[in-house]
Amino acid sequence: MVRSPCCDDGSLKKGPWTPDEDQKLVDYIKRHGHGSWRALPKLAGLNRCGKSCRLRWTNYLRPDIKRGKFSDEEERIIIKLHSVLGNKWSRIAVHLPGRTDNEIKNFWNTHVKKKFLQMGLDPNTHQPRADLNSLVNLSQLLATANFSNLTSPLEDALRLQTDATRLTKIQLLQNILQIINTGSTLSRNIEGASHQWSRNLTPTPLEGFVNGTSTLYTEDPMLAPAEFPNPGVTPGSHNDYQAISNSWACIDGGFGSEVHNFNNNCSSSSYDIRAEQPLPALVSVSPECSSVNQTESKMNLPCISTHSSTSNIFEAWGELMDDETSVSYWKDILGQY
DNA sequence: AAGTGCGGCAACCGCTCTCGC
DNA sequence: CGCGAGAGCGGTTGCCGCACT
Repeated sequence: MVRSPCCDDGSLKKGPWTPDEDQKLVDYIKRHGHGSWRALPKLAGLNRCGKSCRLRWTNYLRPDIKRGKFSDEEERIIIKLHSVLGNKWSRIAVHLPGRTDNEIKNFWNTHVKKKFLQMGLDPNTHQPRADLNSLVNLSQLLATANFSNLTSPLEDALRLQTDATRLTKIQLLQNILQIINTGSTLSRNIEGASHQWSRNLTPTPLEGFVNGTSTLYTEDPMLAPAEFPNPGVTPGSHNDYQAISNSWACIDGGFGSEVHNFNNNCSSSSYDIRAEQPLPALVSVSPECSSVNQTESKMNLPCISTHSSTSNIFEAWGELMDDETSVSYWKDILGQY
C-alpha cells in the first residue's frame, strides 16, 4: 500500500523560509494558536504544507528557543541521556529546556559523535569499537591520557559508563556462578511469576558474587521490585538496567530522575520495558536475538545476552571472554569488590 | 581572486504512533 | 476491531558560509 505524502502538492513551496513567511506564521500562531497544522497554512496565507509550518515553528520560531552553543553541562546531560535513551532526541530534548530535538540531534551528529569516534568508541553503544583501528587509537589515547583527572563532559560520562559496563559483566558472571551452584537455570518461570528477584543481603558484594546471592544491584528497595512483573522482560536485562541506573543516579542526582521514573514504572504491572527501550545493549548481541525474537529485532531493541536461558548466558559469557580473555582484566574487576 | 573541501544546520522525507470514527 | 487522518519522530539531504590552497 502506497501512502500519499502529505506534501505532495507540487505547487507548495519548499526550501528555506523567507522572513516574510516567518512573520506570517508567527503572527498567525500568536493570534490563533496553531490548531490543526494541516489547515494552518491556508488560514495564515502561506503556500507551505502544514508539516513544514510545524517544523519551522517548533525548530526555529518558537519564542522559548535557546540559541547558541551548547554548554558543557548541556553536553554532559546529552551524553548521559543518550546512554540511557539512545537516539530518542525528543525525549532528550525534554531535559534541555529551550533546545529542540533537531538541534540536539545535529549537535550529537556533528560534535559528540566525532569525539566518540576519536576516542575509539562507538557512539551508538558508548562502548569501545571492535575494529582494530579504533582499538589502536584507543590504546594510544589510553597511553597518553591521565584518566584520574578527567574534566571534559564526554570523558566524565565515559568513565561512568565504563563502571556501569563492568557492573553488567559482573552480573553476568554472577548468573553463571549461580547456575553452577544450584544446577538450575537462571531462566525465570514467567508464567509462575513468583521468582524472588531481591535476594537476601550479604555482608559484601564479593561474597554474594561468589555464592550467587549478591545484592550488588538490589540494595535500594526502590530500584529493586521484589518480583519482576512483566512477562517477556528478562531478569538479566532488568539487572543490567539497574546497574546503569544505580551508577548514574548515584553520581548525578539531578539526572537520575529519568532513570528513577523508569524504575518506578517498571514496578507497575502494565509497564512494558520494550516500549521504553531504556538502554543500548551492554553486552554483545547474541545471534538468536535476530532470529528468535523478531519483534525485538525489528524494533532495534536491546537484546541482551543474559536472556532467560542458561545457554544464552553461557553464550554471552563466551562472547565476553572473546572480548576480554585477560585474567588480569577479571582480577582487576574482582579486586574492586 | 577563484576554486575546492568541509562542517554546521535548517529543512525535508518517510515511517510510526495516536486518536477518533 | 479496522481504517484513515493528523501529528510526531528520527534519519537524511542539501544549502550556505568559512577556511584553506
